[in-house]
Amino acid sequence: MYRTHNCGSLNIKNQGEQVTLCGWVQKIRNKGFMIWIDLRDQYGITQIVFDKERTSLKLFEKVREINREYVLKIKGTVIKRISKNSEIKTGDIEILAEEFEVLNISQTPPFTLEEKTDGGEELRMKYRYLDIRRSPIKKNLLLRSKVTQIIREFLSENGFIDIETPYLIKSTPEGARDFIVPSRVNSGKFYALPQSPQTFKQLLMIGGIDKYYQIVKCFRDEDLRADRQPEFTQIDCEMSFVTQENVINQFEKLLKTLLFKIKGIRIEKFPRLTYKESIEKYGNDKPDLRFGMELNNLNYLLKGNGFKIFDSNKINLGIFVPQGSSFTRKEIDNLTSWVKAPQIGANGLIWIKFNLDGSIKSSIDKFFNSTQLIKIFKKHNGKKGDLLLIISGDEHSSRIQMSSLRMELASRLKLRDPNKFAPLWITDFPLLEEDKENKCFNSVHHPFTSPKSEQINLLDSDPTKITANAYDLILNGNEIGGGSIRIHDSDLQEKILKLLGFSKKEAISQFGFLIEALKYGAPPHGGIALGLDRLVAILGGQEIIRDFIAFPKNNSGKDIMIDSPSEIDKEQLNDLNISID
RNA sequence: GGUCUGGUAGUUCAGUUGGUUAGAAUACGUGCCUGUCACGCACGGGGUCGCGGGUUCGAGUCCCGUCCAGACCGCCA
Repeated sequence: MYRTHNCGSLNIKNQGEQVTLCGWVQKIRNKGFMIWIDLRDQYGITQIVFDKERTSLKLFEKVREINREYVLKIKGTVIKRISKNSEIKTGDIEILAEEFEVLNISQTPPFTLEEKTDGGEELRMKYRYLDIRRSPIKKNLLLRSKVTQIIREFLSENGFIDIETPYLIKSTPEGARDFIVPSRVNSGKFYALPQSPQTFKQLLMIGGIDKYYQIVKCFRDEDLRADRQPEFTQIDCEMSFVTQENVINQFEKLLKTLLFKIKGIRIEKFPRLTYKESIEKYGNDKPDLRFGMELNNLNYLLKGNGFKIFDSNKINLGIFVPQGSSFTRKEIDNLTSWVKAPQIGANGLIWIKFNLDGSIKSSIDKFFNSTQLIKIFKKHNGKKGDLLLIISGDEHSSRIQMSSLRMELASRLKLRDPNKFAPLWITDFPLLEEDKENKCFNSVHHPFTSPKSEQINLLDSDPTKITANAYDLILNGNEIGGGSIRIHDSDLQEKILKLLGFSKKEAISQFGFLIEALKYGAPPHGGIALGLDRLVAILGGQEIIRDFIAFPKNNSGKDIMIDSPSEIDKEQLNDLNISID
């Protein structure tokens, strides 16, 4: 047996016991007369002590050979510390070493393996196995394990069956780009890795499975972001004989359970907004409800006063920034250039300060007197000390710009509190949006989403007016899940595919298996998929998902540790009958 | 495909208007240190200033190209 205890388990109750510990040398503090080693494993850190009086000279000399990250097996006695360390759970005791063995030596690591490392992101990715030794990354992986365990327990208790679906499937032109896998046996043909197990889980429902779930890798060959990886994990679920309300209630319960078991937070009922309400109030379909600053259409107060910008633009949107009147001119100028940057693209930013002394100062003082301006604050419950920021322009882009500004302000004002959790549902998404380029429509959710039954007649007259039985689950301004009630009628599915621009032939070749399956008594069904990486990151108080994945890809989709993707040799290419120019 | 920011010691960074031998902290090595836990003190080694080209008497610094990294836009049914 290697060890009797781990490095996080000993305390004052073990005083006097002889123990053997194994672990990595985190730090050596050599004081001449005394040497301390912080020995680390997954469970914690225990201090080992060697001293000239109590330790044999031979052993004391041998310690000098040890360096950082050496792997040791140490035998000794648990003793009470003279100077305690309240920061760690083993801080009341230490091990007086009697003998030790070097199980393995280590090169000096390229960055410090402590809570706060000196290593940059790129270096940490190259030596990810060292980074995982650090407690922040280790904690994230433990959190992820705990989250999936709770989810499995919950779904299992609620009758969901875990079923695996294939990874080698068929490429479809819809949606994200596929990762392609060439088939050697079927020369010139290709598999695709699934963007989601969508059609398979529907086929399981047709197969008579009542409730399915799978914690499953999905693959999308698109550009990356801080919250987007080319391979990511979904909690994929589907249920038969359910309404939208059934699915929402079931998964609201799941998130409530998670928030309670992980964070100790109880949330009564998640708010709901329709897609339209969300766009109007927040400018996007994934609002962060941890703070206010809603968008206000101020047309009714601003138009008709002879100020050209307000009069000529379609919409004048304002947000009230609490305590914003303390912003300096420089800070406001900075915000103005921020919204004017090409990626936001606003024409400008109009500001009105309602100072604490009741006075008004604004960038439009020449055109509006203070009585008019105070009236705007009064009408919208604005208080002394608030700042009103206005973006003027066309309706669509102004709302998007304002939503970016709202989030930027919240970040600057530190209103995006990582210890707060604000979930909500967005419902009533449009089913289709117009694709002017290809003279057809695109699915807002996906092609298998059902329209509201009372609106089916609009399919022939005005398809973009149709609302879908689709819903998104939002947490702290991030989309962490989305789902819908699916189409279970074969004719309706064919009709939708036609609207999406598929010819009859294309529809059959791409989705013929589904259209046919729907003809054999498909039950009404629906489901949801939650993004595990994002969910865990948010529960961990962050929005960058990389540190919640053991071995993530970098910004360009590369794994710099194993150097992938990489070239393959000619023989392999020949086998696959592939040539590269 | 695009925008922005960055690339200088093992690491994290500073480096003024283009001007002497490119610095700090930390890590590493050696020695000292009677309770350390971000230990302390002294000394020491350590540089292709991402790469290529250009301007100049002279480039880490200016210009052009290129590569890499990060954030974002497009994209992500």
